[in-house]
Amino acid sequence: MRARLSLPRCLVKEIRFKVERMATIKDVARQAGVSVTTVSRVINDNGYVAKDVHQRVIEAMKDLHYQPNAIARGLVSRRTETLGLIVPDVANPFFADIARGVEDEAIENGFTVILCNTDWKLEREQKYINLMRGKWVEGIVLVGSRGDEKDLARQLDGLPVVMVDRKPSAFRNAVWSDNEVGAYVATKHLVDIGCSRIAHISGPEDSPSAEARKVGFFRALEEHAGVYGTVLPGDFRYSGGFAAAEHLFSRGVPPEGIFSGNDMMAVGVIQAANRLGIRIPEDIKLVGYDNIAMAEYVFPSLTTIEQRAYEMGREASHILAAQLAGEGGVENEREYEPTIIVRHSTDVS
Amino acid sequence: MRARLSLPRCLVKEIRFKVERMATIKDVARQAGVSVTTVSRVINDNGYVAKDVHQRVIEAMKDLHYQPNAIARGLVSRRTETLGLIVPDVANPFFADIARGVEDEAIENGFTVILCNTDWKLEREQKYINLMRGKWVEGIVLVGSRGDEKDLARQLDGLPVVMVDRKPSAFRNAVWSDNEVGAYVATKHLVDIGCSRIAHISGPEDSPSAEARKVGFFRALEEHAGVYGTVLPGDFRYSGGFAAAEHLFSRGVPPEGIFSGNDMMAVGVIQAANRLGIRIPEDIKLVGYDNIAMAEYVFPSLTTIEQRAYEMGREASHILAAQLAGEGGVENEREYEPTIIVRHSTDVS
DNA sequence: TTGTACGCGTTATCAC
DNA sequence: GTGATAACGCGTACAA
Repeated sequence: MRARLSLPRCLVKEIRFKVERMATIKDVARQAGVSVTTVSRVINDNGYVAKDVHQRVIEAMKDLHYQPNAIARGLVSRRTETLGLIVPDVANPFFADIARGVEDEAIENGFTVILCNTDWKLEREQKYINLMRGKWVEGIVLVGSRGDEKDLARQLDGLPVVMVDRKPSAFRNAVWSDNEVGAYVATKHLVDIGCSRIAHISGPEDSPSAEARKVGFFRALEEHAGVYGTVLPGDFRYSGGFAAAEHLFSRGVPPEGIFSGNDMMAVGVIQAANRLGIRIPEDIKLVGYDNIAMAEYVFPSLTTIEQRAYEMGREASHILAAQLAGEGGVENEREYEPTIIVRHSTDVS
Repeated sequence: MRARLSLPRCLVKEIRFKVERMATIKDVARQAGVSVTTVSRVINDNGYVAKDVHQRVIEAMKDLHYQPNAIARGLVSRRTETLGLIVPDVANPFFADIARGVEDEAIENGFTVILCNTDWKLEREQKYINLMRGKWVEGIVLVGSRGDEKDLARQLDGLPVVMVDRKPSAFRNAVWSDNEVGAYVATKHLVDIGCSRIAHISGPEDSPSAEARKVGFFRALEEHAGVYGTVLPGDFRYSGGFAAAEHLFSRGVPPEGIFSGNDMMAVGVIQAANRLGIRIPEDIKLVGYDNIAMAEYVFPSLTTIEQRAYEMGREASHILAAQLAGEGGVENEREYEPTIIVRHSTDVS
């Protein structure tokens, strides 16, 4: 609940009045001794306005610290110059990088970005989409959504979206990398270096990318007779990786290799291994997913699958901006090839 | 330049018309056979509305997927329920944590957040403040600003702000930790474990927190005769730390200890040390600042100064929300005590 | 209990 | 060249 709602109405009003009113176009017009139309003309640089009048208006605007009201402007133009960005968790470096990419590109195209975190919760995703629709965002960059496509489409109701990190089908706009292929490559790498018992720590249930990675994991296993696999549930966070690893290390037969659903969990695995005196890569090999900046700096440095988060975010934002500008011939889909970065966590002794 | 501006006007219009018009309060009123006032009443749950009329309106709203237009609403209520968040770089974990905290608290208080990255550039900070003012954000959380306070105050012009990570003076709203004390503690720790030549890699010029850390560094040195210090310019990013360390290690007399202005640069130092075969902590001790999640997982794990980024963000957002709600007795300032977290990068052999 | 009419700040369409 | 004025979608006195 918003605290302010509980205040007596009269009080709210009083407070509101305390907020300094920003100068409006009317104030500028009065100050400059012209009509609002003329002011609007110099603001938007259209129509004819005499040199000296122009000058007077400019000065009035400066005097009053005038800033055009984007709200009122949006009301008439039906354009808010705002994009929505929905991510599972900005505190997660992978999504933070995407967010940064989205934002950079948005600003360059004259848009501003509203950010929301879902913690992978579908209900929050829906809530935020509605919130953003109400605020008339012109488009949404939706990252790592796990929602049903039909529900989503109905809810979006014509609002342009770019899906990030999810293989597109119903949606024409998408930026993604093939998580199944990435997972396959990761798992195959473990097989190739000699692991015959491999565990996979998966992402949150119903996350499409987590699901795809699981599928890729199994596909790699199926192609290699004599290699055994198992899956443990994770949550794409440190803690999940840590817990899964603890569970894994306390069982009878520990695996020879672990494919973690993402880098964050892999770092949790490393920590758990350290605590339990298990050496990586000597005792167990480890592969992550995402190639977050951290992957290079942990010990041992982490073999992982490159995702190019910043570029993906940037591209998503670009697609949206181009589409909103009505540019034809813009690629609406872009797939990024997942590539493996081999580091010390899979060194063969 | 926005691409869309270059399009012929007629075309823009045509495109705009393609966007599906959302149902308005009028549509709902017509559908339900009542006036807009009545609809407004059921939306905002005020005034008296007959039971059956209420029901009809509710159904009409559902039928039309009606979503109240926050833009129009904001125009009349003068409240946009939007907060601005300006950070140097969300891709930096420290700021990402702050951002997450700000966002969580904002949503809980009914606000939505607009995010902008400055890369520590003053001109961008100013640009974004204006942008946000134009969008009528109700308040701004300004993180790590380096701007002159008077300029800032003039630019803000009465718009509520909470400064984060900057010692307050002109601004009544602030959440910060004492960077000078933190730096002092960090440096003193290096002295205490026996370093007599200590280098400090500082943050970007004009960053108040970077400046304060430099001051704390020197204060610690002054208190200890026979301890020599030097300062190298950094930028609060990996690369800056890496470059500074390379320079440091190639000089005649390398330091015995390094106090890095933040953890990101410290990680860069570790990487540079690895490349050059210099061992931490055996050859050189290292202390960072921020205690980002990563600090625990790098090798060697990093001794650093705890900052509690998430809590600070959350608190900043809370102060803003409370102030906007007009609640009295709300603490407007909150200082967080910097504490040292000792890990392996300062192990004494 | 319900409806009419005005205003929020701006842009677009006419007149002058 | 310039100025009224009608929208945009909604909240809200005030009237009915």
